[in-house]
Amino acid sequence: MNEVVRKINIDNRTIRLTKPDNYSFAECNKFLDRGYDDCLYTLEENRVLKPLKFHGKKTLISVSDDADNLVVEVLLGDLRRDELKKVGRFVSLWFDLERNLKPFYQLLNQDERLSYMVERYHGLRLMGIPDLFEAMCWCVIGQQINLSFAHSVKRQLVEKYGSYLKYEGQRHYLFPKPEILAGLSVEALRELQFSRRKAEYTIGIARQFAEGMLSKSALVEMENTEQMLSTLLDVRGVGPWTANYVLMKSLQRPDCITYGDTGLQSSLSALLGLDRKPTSEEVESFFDPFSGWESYLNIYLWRSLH
DNA sequence: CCCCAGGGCCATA
DNA sequence: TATGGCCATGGG
Repeated sequence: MNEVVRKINIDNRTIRLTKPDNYSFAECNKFLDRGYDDCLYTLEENRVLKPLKFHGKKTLISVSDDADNLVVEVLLGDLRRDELKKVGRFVSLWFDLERNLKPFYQLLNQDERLSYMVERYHGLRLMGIPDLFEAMCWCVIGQQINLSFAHSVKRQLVEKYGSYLKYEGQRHYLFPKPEILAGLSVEALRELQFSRRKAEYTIGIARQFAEGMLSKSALVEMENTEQMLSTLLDVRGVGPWTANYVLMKSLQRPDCITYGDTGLQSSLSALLGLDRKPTSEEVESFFDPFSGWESYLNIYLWRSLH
């Protein structure tokens, strides 16, 4: 699926990615603009700014759209043509442009409890976190705490240990490198309101990345989601929720369910008319008709919460 | 002051 | 194998 790179049109510092069918820039941006203080991108009127790094070279991009394209502009950094292609590839992953949603919408239409989603959330895609290390740290931070506090902890971490680019007087932060976090003490992270456990998990994960024990490229090589899950579950601090979340958001795996997720559970309780959390069997059977589209059902159920 | 947030580890039986 | 306590803190 991700082998195919979208048709892109590179013109100096501008990259145009043709919009796929069933795509809505506004719906995707609504996800980015849920009212949380995210430090890794900046929303403006009609565009999103994000800093990126490609083997040591930093750049700042803006993403907006016109009638037919996502329009990516390079605001900072001199990039060669092949590097511009990588920028296009990043945005394509970030907005999940390569996926054909038609089969998913056909499945939604077959369930009268869900068919309303096809129109109401039309064109919403799985907004990714392409950096696996960042995705895993974000999961650890977010475990069992409310999202606004999680964002506050992430910001403290990023502002203290990340790097940044300056553009029009504003700082645009990049997530800290594994090598930096790998060398920290538990106490250093506790100062940033990490719990002791989460500090240990984060440092442990950073060490595995720094030493090459864990990498996105190694996971991508694997045959199926099952193998990737079992690799991730061996990491301390990674349980079923984190492993599935990461595979969905960072590797674009289509068949993941964030078991244990409170948002997922409450949306299913409402749909099934329960006054309690659904059991894991009830979750399984609900997802059963959506084989190969579990990740998308998962994010559309999240979307239905607000 | 209570409960619970986009969980997971660890001690106990 | 299963169950319950614990963690950090802010918001409802």
